[in-house]
Amino acid sequence: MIDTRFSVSIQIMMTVAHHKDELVTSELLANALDTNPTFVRKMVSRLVEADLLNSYRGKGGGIELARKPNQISLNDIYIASTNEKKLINVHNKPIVKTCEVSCCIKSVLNNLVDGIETSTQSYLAKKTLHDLMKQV
Amino acid sequence: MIDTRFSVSIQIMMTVAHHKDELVTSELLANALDTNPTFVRKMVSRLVEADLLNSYRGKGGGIELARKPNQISLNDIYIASTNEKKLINVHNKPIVKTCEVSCCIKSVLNNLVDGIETSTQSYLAKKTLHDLMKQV
DNA sequence: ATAAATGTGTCAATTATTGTTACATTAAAT
DNA sequence: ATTTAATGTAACAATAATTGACACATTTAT
Repeated sequence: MIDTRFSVSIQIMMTVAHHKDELVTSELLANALDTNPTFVRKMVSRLVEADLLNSYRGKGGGIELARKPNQISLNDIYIASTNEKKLINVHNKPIVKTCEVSCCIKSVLNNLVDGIETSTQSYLAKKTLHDLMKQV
Repeated sequence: MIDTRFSVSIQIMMTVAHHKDELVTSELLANALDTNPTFVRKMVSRLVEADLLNSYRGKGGGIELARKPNQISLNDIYIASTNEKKLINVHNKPIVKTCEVSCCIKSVLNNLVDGIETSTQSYLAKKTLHDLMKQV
């Protein structure tokens, strides 16, 4: 099953941003995303923890942006939503000691994965939620 | 289940490169990768189709590089191994017509995904199999 | 108290990847 | 020609990560 958490998080952030100056509920977000409130809240709780959203419990509660859209980079959202998961996965096969390539493959792949992450994150860091909202 | 095809393809290419001037069998590769020959052959057949490997059937057959290591970029391997799959997946939720964000989210996400792909591919295009072999 | 919201744990459902088996095809060697 | 040893591939099973669903605790305004 493919991972769409970054996409879902982007849409959550954009929808909250679109409802400027009001609190939105996880039920509203779940309707807009054709999913269920529990899943939304799990995503939202990561974004809250990353200080991108504020959430308020109890009657009249809901969710709002924690910062202005131009102060929220897409890399902030990426980091919060994927939680350590990398774009490219290094396999976890055991090392075959008789194979010189197998013996060094982990470090080769880890270097490569780190490079891709750094490259992508610097790309995402240049774009903000505000940039995306201009497309609405 | 996580996708490790790019990592596996890198290791296949490196292992074939390491056995310079000889043909390697899918069984040898399967041992080095702690997997089975059929899975290896599925990966190899994509790399053959992309003109990165040559394969020879029949007794005495096997696999060799189709080009010199410095003529094979990591982007070539990436393109061949992932086959249209993107680093970031756009979700496939239905559009909710009453939500302005939902109505434009697909184009916003597709733009973003394209940007990430382009950025990453240009990063990978600068590195070659030869660069990786220096780390063995 | 009640109502309405988030927070979270658990388990089921879905689905993409990986593994397995079987067999067709090919080509060298005897 | 037959045998042997290799790739190619189709079909199906097993595994595991993501998503969905449900229950219930917690919080807060009315």
